[in-house]
Amino acid sequence: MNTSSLLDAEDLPRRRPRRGSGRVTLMDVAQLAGVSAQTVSRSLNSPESVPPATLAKVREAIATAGYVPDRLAGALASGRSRLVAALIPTIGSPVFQDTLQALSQTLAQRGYQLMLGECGYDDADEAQLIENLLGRRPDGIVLTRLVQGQAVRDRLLATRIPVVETWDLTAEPVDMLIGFCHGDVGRAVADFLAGQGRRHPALVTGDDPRAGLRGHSFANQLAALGVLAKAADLPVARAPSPFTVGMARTATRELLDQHPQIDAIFCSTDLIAWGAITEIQASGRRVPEDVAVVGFGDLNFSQDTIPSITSVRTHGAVIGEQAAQWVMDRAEGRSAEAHRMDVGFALIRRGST
Amino acid sequence: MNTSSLLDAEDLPRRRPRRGSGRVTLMDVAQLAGVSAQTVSRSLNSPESVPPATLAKVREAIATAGYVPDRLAGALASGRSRLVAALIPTIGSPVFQDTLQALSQTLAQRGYQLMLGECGYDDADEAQLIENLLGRRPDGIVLTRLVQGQAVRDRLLATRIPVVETWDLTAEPVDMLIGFCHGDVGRAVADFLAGQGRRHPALVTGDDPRAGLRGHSFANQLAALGVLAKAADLPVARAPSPFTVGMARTATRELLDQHPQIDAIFCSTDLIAWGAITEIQASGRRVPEDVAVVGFGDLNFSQDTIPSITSVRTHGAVIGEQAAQWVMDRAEGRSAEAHRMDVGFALIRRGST
DNA sequence: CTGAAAGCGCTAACAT
DNA sequence: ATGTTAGCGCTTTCAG
Repeated sequence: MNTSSLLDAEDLPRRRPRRGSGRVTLMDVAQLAGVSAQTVSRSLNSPESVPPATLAKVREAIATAGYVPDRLAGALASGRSRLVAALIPTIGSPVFQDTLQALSQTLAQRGYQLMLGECGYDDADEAQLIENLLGRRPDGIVLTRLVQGQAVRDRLLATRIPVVETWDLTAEPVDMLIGFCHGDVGRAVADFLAGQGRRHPALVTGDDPRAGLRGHSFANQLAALGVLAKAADLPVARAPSPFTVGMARTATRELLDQHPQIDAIFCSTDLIAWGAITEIQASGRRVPEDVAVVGFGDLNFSQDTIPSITSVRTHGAVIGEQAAQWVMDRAEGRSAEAHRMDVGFALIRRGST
Repeated sequence: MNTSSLLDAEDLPRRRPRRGSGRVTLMDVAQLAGVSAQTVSRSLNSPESVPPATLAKVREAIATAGYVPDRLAGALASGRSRLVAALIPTIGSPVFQDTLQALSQTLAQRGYQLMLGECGYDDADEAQLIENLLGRRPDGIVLTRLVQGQAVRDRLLATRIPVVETWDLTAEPVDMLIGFCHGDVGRAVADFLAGQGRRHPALVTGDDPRAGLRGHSFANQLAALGVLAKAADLPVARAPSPFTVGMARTATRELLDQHPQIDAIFCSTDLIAWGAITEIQASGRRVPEDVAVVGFGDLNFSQDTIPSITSVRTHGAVIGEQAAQWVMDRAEGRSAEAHRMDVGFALIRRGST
């Protein structure tokens, strides 16, 4: 015992073994294949730089060992996690589904993985969630909204992580931006309904910020067109998002009771529009003859209802795909550009108007 | 200069500087606070083991330095990533939204992060996706389906990662299991419609495996009850998931044309049920007088349509929350139990029957 | 209660 | 074309 302690002091700087994780590592594969760890790494990450014979050996070793590369370790060493964080107000919202799906698929194609965070429309939650996500060292962050707080802005800028704000436009994006102008949407719908000869429009809307923007410009434009004496005269039913069809029905009923002369309703989503149509019909009125209805989002059922729903089509899938592309291009140093894109929208005329 | 090179040769074994990531690290905070890295780490991970005075110093240093802990490095060192992978057939499917949301929220409460993977209903994709996700070293995997291939099964078992299969039941789960019996659903709906005196039932269904199970047992039970001579006599319209309302309308129209005597339709989701109702009405028939309709999923609009939709209510949120809980309990060594739970379902009778 | 050392599994930078 | 070495930023282990 004593002699060994002497040896320890001189030769072996006392080992502190840690519980070996027991997993198959790069080294195991390297030994099995009779090459160095580096060669295995290269075979995985840049196979073109390894001769076919070596590649074959390595691949065989990987298969027999059942090796699964540890991307956590890889990320730490390389500084690239191939993780992209997406923040979404509500996972359930059908409005963002196309974006989410396009995002996930575009990322997956190049080996990136999506981390999903639900942030609601609360700014405090947003800050907290972003803080958590940043710790995960994502290669990029996609927000389905604009960044709210200045503190969060600064934080994001400081990290130099590619950020894409989506589903809106602003003059001062944190970094990249893809979306469309919600004010334009409100104005376009106002123009459209006024052009149809509607004189008593109303609004049924959720309380998220962008729906607010659309509603606001809708009212202003109606006033500008002379349909309303002033914007504040617009009858409005507002309820917390996410709106259910039942809530939409209730809101519409109250609106119709209080303002029986209403002849047009702009709804902040097609789900609400559907509830409104249901309720208008239940009240003995006809759509579109007595009351016209315009929705938002052009959800996949909107062309199949009776009557079909006139709606504002957005380009959610384009947003998701483009955001993913930009983030990956940046992460891979392929572009340093601060992209900005207005994907616009389209008013799809259908039976409800 | 020369002297320093001498020193280099003897004392400092030539440095190979790597681009310092430039980020604020634990060490920076430690120096700022005048403590060791260890103490900072402890302040973060087990604050109760650090005296309040030290804690205060450290916290101040963290704030002034703008430190964000690198959870990638932490995960590598500790062997716990606090990442949970979820596999979902289609992100857009409203049926899984409650589960996804509950999962995300329950995980977030304890600092875990959700990684989302969309796997479709294709087994090859599943294998590939799971392989990718495993490389991320998640602390758990939640599948909104049963594991299909034996190879994937073995792979999952070998990793010893907690796995929860959901939305179904099986006698041989990989690990944990929470869901309900889709066969029971089909039988319950068959019993119900037969009990209502319906003699000419039909099925409109998506092509995912679980919808298949429900439809299969629906047909068998109808045969057992004597409503059908044999199960194969059931008129069926089948289309690839995800079904749109428009597809449901088309499918229903064809079914009604070919089998005008149909007096009940079981639909594999409420979205399809809605399309079916729309089309039945468009054909001049009444719901439920002429044709009864039963849906599945009890989506949030189902009670608000006219007529409201009789549907099978599932407990998606319970599934998501429980799965998250089990995974985290396992990851934290709080339980080694191989949980199994049947959450059942409820047939909600409404206007469409 | 605090600190020093040793790695977690991998890749980048330098060698050959 | 392949190997060697030194970290990435953190946590664990052990020593005081």
